[in-house]
Amino acid sequence: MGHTYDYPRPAVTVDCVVFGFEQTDCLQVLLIQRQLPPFAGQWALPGGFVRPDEALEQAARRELKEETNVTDLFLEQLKAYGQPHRDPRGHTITVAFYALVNLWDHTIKAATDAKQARWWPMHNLPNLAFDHEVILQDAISTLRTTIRHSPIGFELLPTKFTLTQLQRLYEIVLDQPFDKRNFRKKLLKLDILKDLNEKETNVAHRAAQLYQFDQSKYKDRQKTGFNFDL
Amino acid sequence: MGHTYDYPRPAVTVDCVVFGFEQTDCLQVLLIQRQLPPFAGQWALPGGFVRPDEALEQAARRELKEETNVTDLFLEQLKAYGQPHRDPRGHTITVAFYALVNLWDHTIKAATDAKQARWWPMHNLPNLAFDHEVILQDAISTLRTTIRHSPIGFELLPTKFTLTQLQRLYEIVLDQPFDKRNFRKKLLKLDILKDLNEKETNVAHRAAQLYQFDQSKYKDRQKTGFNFDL
DNA sequence: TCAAAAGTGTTTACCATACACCCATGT
DNA sequence: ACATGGGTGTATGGTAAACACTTTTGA
Repeated sequence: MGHTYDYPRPAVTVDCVVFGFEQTDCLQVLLIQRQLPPFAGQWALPGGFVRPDEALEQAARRELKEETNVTDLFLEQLKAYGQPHRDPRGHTITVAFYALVNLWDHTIKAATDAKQARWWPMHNLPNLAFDHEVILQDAISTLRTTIRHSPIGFELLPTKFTLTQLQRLYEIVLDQPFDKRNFRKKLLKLDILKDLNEKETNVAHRAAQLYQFDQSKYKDRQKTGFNFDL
Repeated sequence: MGHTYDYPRPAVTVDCVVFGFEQTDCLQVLLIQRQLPPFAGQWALPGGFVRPDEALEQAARRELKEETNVTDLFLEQLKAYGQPHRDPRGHTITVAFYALVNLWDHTIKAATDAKQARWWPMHNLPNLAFDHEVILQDAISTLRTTIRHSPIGFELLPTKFTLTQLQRLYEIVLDQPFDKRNFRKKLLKLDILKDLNEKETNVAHRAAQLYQFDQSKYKDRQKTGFNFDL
């Protein structure tokens, strides 16, 4: 930096890999169908150009709201992608984010005039535009690593959840079974869950205890040198 | 993506946080002194503008070579930074990388006509231009996390090293003492080091055994589900 | 009373921890 | 012979892993 510089500038975009989770099912990803070339008609990650004097995360949140109507979600930067020919329109750098939402509390715009947006199950995805397959794979791999070392899994669950729901989430994301008793012992020993003294409702069997992630307890535990590590 | 778009584009740069390590000392960071405004005379991370149709990592390697003469080093993307006013010249997005080199095998350009480059000890850094302090802090924190979960520490050591050197590296980076016997047991049990059947030379005491990181053994171990985790 | 999921205790094996002494080498 | 760092073994405690049965509730 500091050279004089008059080359043409690359374009800069943001793209979001939004993961959603619902009880019974597998992990889902939110995609939009492109209306305009390039890749018209194909499915792609929601995203778009960064505006002048707009911060990156702000751009990502704006595009998500415009294209899918999803707001107030956990959003974290994943990686920047800048292979020269990743966009046929010309040199375009995209900063990818990944996001987590729980499908109990959020609803997407079913379909707008401009674009269709819908959830796709992770195990049955369409072909994606640009290099979005690569971005998505990177996002999954980051999600798997991060969910094991940091308490982000709760973002995929409703505020009040049962230990079985939590366990199922981990099993689905990590694609690995956990022993029920050991899983419960481990989580409760971490002492970062608040027991709500409330039960599940409307279930055709014994109602389970409801818990809530306790952010402040978690921060306390962190200070005293402690690892999440599932 | 896919809207027509004719806003002015932000500039795109890359910046590198290059960490170096030498036996006795603390961790070092490679900085350059800026010759031109903005921040002329101040120290900054090496970096510069991404050229048309240049990949991000390629740009980072090119700038490193131009400004510091360092080549062939471990380089990995850290994060993109795009706060609107981080560069007084206008909206500029930078993609930051972090790099690891061992100071035994690499020498930097002592000082070029255009710019001075030198190593600074981590514990005594000058003020930095732009938001480079933030980037550097993020890089350290990523280095600390990553060195514990992935065998990147070896990049900071010469190819042949002793277990004591390795231990000292971890102690310095993580700022935490390790028990000598436990550290050695743990590392040897991982079974990713090749015993070279060679000894240190030119030391005024019992010569230590030399080891080498065995990349292929590491990959084998990975397949059989195995965590590095120090 | 049956189905469906919630919830719980104990044993075992391994690993992290903590700790102190002898060994090899060059000066 | 001494100074310097290299190198090793063991006892203890805690935690992960493996495993099966009882409890609650609604249909």
